[in-house]
Amino acid sequence: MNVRTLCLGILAHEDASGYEIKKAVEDGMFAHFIDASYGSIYPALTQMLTDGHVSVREESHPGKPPKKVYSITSSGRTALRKALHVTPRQDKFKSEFLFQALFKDDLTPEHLAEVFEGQVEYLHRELAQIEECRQQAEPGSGHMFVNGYGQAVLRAAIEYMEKARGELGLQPPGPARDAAE
Amino acid sequence: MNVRTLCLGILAHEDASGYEIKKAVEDGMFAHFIDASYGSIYPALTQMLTDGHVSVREESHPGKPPKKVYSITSSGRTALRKALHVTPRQDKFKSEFLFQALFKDDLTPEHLAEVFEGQVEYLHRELAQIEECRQQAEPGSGHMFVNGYGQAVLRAAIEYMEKARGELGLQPPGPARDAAE
DNA sequence: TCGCTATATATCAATCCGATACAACTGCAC
DNA sequence: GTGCAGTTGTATCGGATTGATATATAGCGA
Repeated sequence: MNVRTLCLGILAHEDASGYEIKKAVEDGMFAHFIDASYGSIYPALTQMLTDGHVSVREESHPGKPPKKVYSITSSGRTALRKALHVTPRQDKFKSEFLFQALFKDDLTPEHLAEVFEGQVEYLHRELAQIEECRQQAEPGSGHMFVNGYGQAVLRAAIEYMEKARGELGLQPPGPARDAAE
Repeated sequence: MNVRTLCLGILAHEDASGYEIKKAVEDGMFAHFIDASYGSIYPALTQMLTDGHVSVREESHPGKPPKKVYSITSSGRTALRKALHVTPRQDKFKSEFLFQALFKDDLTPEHLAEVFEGQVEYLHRELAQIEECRQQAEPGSGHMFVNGYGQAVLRAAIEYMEKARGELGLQPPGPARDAAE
């Protein structure tokens, strides 16, 4: 699945600019399981404009830079439906934290503690974000299902991390983090 | 973190050929949280040979193609240690299944059922593989911690899928899959 | 003997990331 | 009243990476 299909999927939900698409995969309703950079979003939109899968209009809101708002066309909806009816690829999960954790005995204790607590904080941030997104998902929708999936996985990860902290010889961080003294 | 660092990490564990490195990230002890293709592994090894981070020897086992077995050098270990002492990037999770699930109401019921059961099978396969890997991990090692993390997350995903099946209007598949008749 | 799988190295176009540049505006501290 | 950090927004580019493919040897079943 390429970035063009991803953009079509977001535009099928609502009109958006390139910037808003980026935000949707970063923070919004489409976050946590897909990703795309500006370097792929903008060319994808340009190409799909040529292909007739999307249309543009320029909007100027006072006090903000003008933006190009893209809409999906009926041709785009057809292309999306077609792209959705294939066998999905395997999930792909990449974690530099887990890679570093493999070598925990080679890391300085300070670095290990830092990345460990950083991961815990990151997981909590993600979970908070996903819980927030849940409120704007309609009951019984695909968004609701995907949101629940993300929550289940993140909660399990947090639970495991909390349980593993002691086994790794780490202290739960105090509010003023003075364990080193 | 680039593919060079990834290769160094695997070679720090044991000597390997390019093919074996690929297998390690696909099926072996390094699977489930990192990935790399031949198209990045072979160039990485060649470059690190130039840089002096690895050395090669050619091994010919009868009945098999000859292979180039790479070993990490002390220079390579230094480079690895340095690369490990940085703030890890955020985890990255990509799931085409979840993307398709967003549009579940636009999918044919057959396709939805197929991708759903495909995902359940995939998760079970992954879990079985990870449980198998656990046996060759030493107690208290980084591998053990990472293995447990993977298990926790996969079990949560499976549990969620089983629970959600009914809510999506899907039947649990029989052993001979004759629901369509 | 044909096809399939496994082992093994290698390349390459297409794709995508990450960083950066640019621009216009807001708000805030000083 | 001005510096400046932050937000919204479009866009590009070098370099890293993927996914597919080519090549070769060998075992194994039909």
